[in-house]
Amino acid sequence: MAKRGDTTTATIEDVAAAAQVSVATVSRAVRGLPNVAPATRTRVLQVARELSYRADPNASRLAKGRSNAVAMAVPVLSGWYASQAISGAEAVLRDCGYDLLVLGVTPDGDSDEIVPQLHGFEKRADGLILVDAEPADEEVAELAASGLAVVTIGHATPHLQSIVNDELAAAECAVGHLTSLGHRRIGLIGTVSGNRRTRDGRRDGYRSALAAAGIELDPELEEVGEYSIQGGREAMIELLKTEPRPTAVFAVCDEMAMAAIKVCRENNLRVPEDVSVIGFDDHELAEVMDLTTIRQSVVANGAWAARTLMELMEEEERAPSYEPLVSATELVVRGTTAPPAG
Amino acid sequence: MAKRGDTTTATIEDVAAAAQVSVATVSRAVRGLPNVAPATRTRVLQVARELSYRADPNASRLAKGRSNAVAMAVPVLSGWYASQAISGAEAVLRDCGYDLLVLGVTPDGDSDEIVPQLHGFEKRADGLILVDAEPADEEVAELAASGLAVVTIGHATPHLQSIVNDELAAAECAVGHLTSLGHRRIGLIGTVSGNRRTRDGRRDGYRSALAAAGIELDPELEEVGEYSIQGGREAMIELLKTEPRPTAVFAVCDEMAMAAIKVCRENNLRVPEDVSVIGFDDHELAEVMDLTTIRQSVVANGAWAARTLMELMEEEERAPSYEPLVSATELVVRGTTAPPAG
DNA sequence: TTGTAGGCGTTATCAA
DNA sequence: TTGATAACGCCTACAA
Repeated sequence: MAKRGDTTTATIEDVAAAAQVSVATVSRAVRGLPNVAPATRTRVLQVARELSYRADPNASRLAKGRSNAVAMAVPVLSGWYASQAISGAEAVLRDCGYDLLVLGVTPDGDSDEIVPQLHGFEKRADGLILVDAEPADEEVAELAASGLAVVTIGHATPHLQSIVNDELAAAECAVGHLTSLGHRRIGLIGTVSGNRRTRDGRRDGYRSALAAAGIELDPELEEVGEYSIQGGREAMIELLKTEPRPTAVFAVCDEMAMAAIKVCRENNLRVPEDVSVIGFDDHELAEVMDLTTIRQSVVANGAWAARTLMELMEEEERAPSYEPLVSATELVVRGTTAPPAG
Repeated sequence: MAKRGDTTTATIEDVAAAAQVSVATVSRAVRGLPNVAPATRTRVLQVARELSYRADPNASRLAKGRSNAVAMAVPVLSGWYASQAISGAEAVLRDCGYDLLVLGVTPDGDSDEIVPQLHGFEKRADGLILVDAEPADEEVAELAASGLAVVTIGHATPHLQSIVNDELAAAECAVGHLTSLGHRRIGLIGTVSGNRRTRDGRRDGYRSALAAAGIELDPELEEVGEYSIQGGREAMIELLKTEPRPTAVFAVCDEMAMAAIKVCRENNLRVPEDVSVIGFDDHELAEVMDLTTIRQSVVANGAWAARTLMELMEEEERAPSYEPLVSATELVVRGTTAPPAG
């Protein structure tokens, strides 16, 4: 029968009493602030260790008005993207003594407003990492007014510091790879439907790469689909109904690409002999499936977001607007792309 | 030039003043406590809404000594397992108004002690979810003494409430599937090396399934390997060196299984004609790769962990020890297993 | 039903 | 270099 709170943890007063100094001195000593005599400091530190004293974070937060925590708002927590971003951010935050709060946000319906779900977070965290969110201007303003430092990853957001890919160039690179192999009939898997606020860089890149190769756009070859395996599967099934069927497809994420490959095989189409497939992400299983893809390092981006956020939180003032940082992407050619047959 | 903290958020006193009641009444009203006149309550709530008042969580935590947050300690944040567990737990915690703190813990070296890295967390969270950790008895005691409610997922831990698979039965099922297909030479990918504290249920199940089929154990067929794609790759390469090579392999996680399939193909071995492969997890890409596997729902387990933890946090006393909860696993037969050739 | 006031553990401002 | 002491914002006996 173990009661709760068996152990009473030492408070700053206990330490002060034991070290025969005032609480103010203890506070200064343990936090490494200046203006405390070396002898005093060692004594206090010694006592603090003996009592295994640690400042109560809540009291501390209340007193200084900062929480030393950052929140990360993610639309889909169970996916690859989220796990990479979290992993990258967590490592640097932990290193710097910040707590990481993870929060699933569900863009509800068309409005996909996420900020309302963030209410009250300006007290729980000093900073916020928005993953793959597209807040409207009013939402950004609200966020800024809340005093939270905000960084976005995955989508450039005006007035917010962001890290993004050059989606356009990356997609051009992917589709350019296909056209340079000689493909002329190329499907796109995963373009987003109309009601999003931001541009769809990957689709734009797809289009411009086709244009650059002198290929006319066929709207039938652009399949909407959510970023998931199921989404990829459905999109590919639709694509195979077109006449003539595409000899290559560009999927906007690796999961979708893998699903597309599966659909091809189910239809007795060989990859890459009958259909070339290129993805986007460089998911660790892409190598296993020998999938040609565009590599992006979401872990690195998550880490960058955390670092940038911390800088932002240090600053007293904020610049009104920022240019998004563009992270590198890279074409990784593997076995799922080849020249078209015949 | 936007200054920090442009907006001063309303405090309980502001609400009290505006509603012409005392702070105590406001506190009761907004928290839905009894003993407040209906009229008063509506008025207070009204004012609170107008001022968009939210109790400062830090002040609140300090005052009542609870943080309404739970921490989740995870060894590898970037992996599939972590993302599933986080996703499951987060949803129920958010639903109940708890914050989720995510913490990467690195079992350092042989000792793999994680508790030291948890110091100070009894102040930040009321509860802790330990993912795939095997704390020593002293660590468990320390944890209990800290007053934290603790739940483990993935490994049964004495004195702690845990949710686990019946690893033995699940592995027996997997390997039994192979033996019933007629395989006699079956490799194991991913057994753990000797210095772990707990038993290796999947290896034990492998062995007992072999015994049940009257197959003698060949130590060469048990390949140590870390739970990763690279680990699976290396293990499979070793396995293919044995004479005669196995006609089937059981990989302890899907990523390893997928890597194994890749290695087979690189060696011109067909799956399942030449080598059958069965995994463990039912990763969403398992279906895409048509991988036979043992399904477990880590999302569900994460959710269970969160719910159980909350119950534990409500209780005033704790029972001294618990039986682990066994979650269901299920054989999912797909295309990577078949009777041996010849 | 409502209000008063002390306490939660730190931090920060002034004096000393 | 140190030490009182007032915030910080909320909760909760206890009183009214």
